[in-house]
Parts: sequence; C-alpha cells; structure tokens
Amino acid sequence: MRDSADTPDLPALLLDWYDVHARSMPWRTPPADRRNGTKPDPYRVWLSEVMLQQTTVAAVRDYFTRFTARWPTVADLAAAADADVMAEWAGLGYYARARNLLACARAVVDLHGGIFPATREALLTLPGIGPYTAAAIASIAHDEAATVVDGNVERVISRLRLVTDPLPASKAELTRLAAELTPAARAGDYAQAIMDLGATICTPRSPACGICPWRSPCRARAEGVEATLPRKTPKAAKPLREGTVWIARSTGGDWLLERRPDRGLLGGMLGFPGTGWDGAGGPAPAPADWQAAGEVRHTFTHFHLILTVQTATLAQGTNPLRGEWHPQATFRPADLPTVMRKAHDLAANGRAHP
DNA sequence: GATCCGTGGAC
DNA sequence: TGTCCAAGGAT
Repeated sequence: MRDSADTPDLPALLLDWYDVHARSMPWRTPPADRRNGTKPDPYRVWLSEVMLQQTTVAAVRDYFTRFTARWPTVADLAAAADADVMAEWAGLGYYARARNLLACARAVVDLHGGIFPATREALLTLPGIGPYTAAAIASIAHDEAATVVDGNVERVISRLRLVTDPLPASKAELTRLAAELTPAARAGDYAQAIMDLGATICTPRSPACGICPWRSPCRARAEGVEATLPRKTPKAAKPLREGTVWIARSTGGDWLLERRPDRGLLGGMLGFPGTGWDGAGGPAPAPADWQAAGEVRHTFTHFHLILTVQTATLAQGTNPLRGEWHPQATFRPADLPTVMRKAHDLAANGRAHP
C-alpha cells in the first residue's frame, strides 16, 4: 500500500503546509473559506489564470482588480468593445492573451449560455485555454482532480523526483510524475499549494529547503543538487533590430495612431506608425519636417530593439497616409504597449522614463 | 519539437 | 549591464 507507516503521504504534507501558509490573492478562495462552503467564481479563476500565464503575481494584481471592477461577469466582458479590452490589457504583455480572452468570453456566452464549462476536457476547446489553464480552472473552480503543470511544478517535481533530463524534452515525464502525486480530494487547494511551494520555497535560486514540507522525501536535496534543477536546454541569443516610429501631432494637439494587425508582435494594440523593426514596414504617415527626438531601447522575448523616434507637427485636417487622428482629450499613453509608451514619453517629455 | 509572443523584477 | 525568470498558448 502507498500509505504505509514509513511512506510519507506527500499530498497531505503539502496540504497541511498550505492550510497555514497559503498566500492571499484577490482571486483566491482560501482553504478556510472552501471548508465553509464558499465556491470560487469560475470567471474570476479563468481571468486570473490567463493573466498569470508567464506573468508574476505582483504584475497581475492591479490588472485583475481593474478588469473585475469594470467587467464583473463573463457576459459583461463578452459585451465589451475590443479596443477597451486591449487598452485595459496594455502593459501586461503577450497581447494574444487579450484577444483570446475576448474570443473565449464570447464563446462562453454564445455556445455555453454564459456558464463556463466545468471539465478540463471541455475547457480545452476554448481559445486561450491550454493544458495548464484547463487543469487550473477544473481543479481550482470545480475540485476536479486535474494536474496542473506550470513552471513551478516542473521545478518542484524535477527536484523531488531527481529528473535530470533537460526541459522542454522532459516535460512529458514531469507531467506523468506530477499526475501520480495529484490527490483525489482537495484538488483545488493542492494545485495552488504545489504552485505556492514553487513560488515561495522551492525557488529557482537558493531554495529554502530548511522549511520545505517535502524536504525529507526530496531526492535532489538528498543529493545536494537541488539548485541545478530543472536543467534547461540553452536559449538562442537575442538579435538586435533597429527601426523608426513616427509620432505626429496636429496643430490642434491630436495624436496620430495606428491600430496594429491582430496577428504578430503587439497584435491588436494601438501604436505609432513605424518601419524597419517588426516585419510590417511602411512609409512615413505624411511628408513633414521630421525631427529625431532620440532613441528608445526595448527588449522583447526574442530580440533587442533600438527605435529612432521621429516627431513632427502637421496642420489640423491633414489626411495621413497611415493611422488615424486621436483627440488629445481621450488619448491615454497608458493604453499603449510599453515600447510605444516609451516612445511617447520621449516625444512628449524628451526622455523615455518620466 | 521549434518558433513566436511582453514585461518588469531579481540578482 | 546582461541574463534569467514568471500560474503558457497558438501555430
């Protein structure tokens, strides 16, 4: 039997730790509230999990609060204008998530009567919901015994079970080992517990093994190699790209902006017309006495960018070759992706970071 | 499996 | 300053 006296019950050890150390988050239903019968709202679980994809808890907090205040239900979000959702997401990154978020909300309303599907299998059919997010929603919102495998779980399991093959090739084995541990009861608490463990104790560098509930069974700790796991295949170096953006204002103070195509870098976001760096290209938006305001440096996931910012003032009523005029009164730099906000700040203030 | 896709914080 | 990393998904 697995639960003999000399075989520690790993899920129980972790859940006991979580009962005491669960971190407080705006989207989380704490273990004590679950025991009192409180059910998590699947909409809030889904929204938080999408925001948390490759993004830190600290970065997500305020975005989650603003989204749920403005759109309290999935039906509210489904009815929102695309531009409003993209603007609210600005600065959080990976903008395909925002487009898929809207597509998913509308699918839930149109195909599921406004109720989120409850099973991992059904959730997987929705846009922006992959293996991790489907398991997270199924377990956290519905206590389905689904196994979440995120970066935290990969690290925790690779150490606990001494998996030395590098990621991403070892992902399948880590998933299998994680699934073997997943308990039938308290699946939602367990999923959050193992991720909290990775986020606060079993950290990438200098893990706090001394206070870890899984210290005793951890094979990497026994071998003294915990800090070297998980191994990862090296990533390609980031190349340097250079380009130009044109920031035009009318004599009336309007800003010339361009909606980017839905596919590709910063897809669906508002920005300044540009060329030479994102594969899109194109001419200056109008003939003018363009003046170089300086350079903006920015690093994306897979390349470094040096952007030359050109500025000009155009006569009110000028019909541009590209983009559309936005009134000064309704233009908010915070609605732009970060690289464009840096360019704006440089043009407006003479420096990239006001 | 490989590539594309943001951002900000930690070290 | 440069690198790594974070509750990944789509193609």
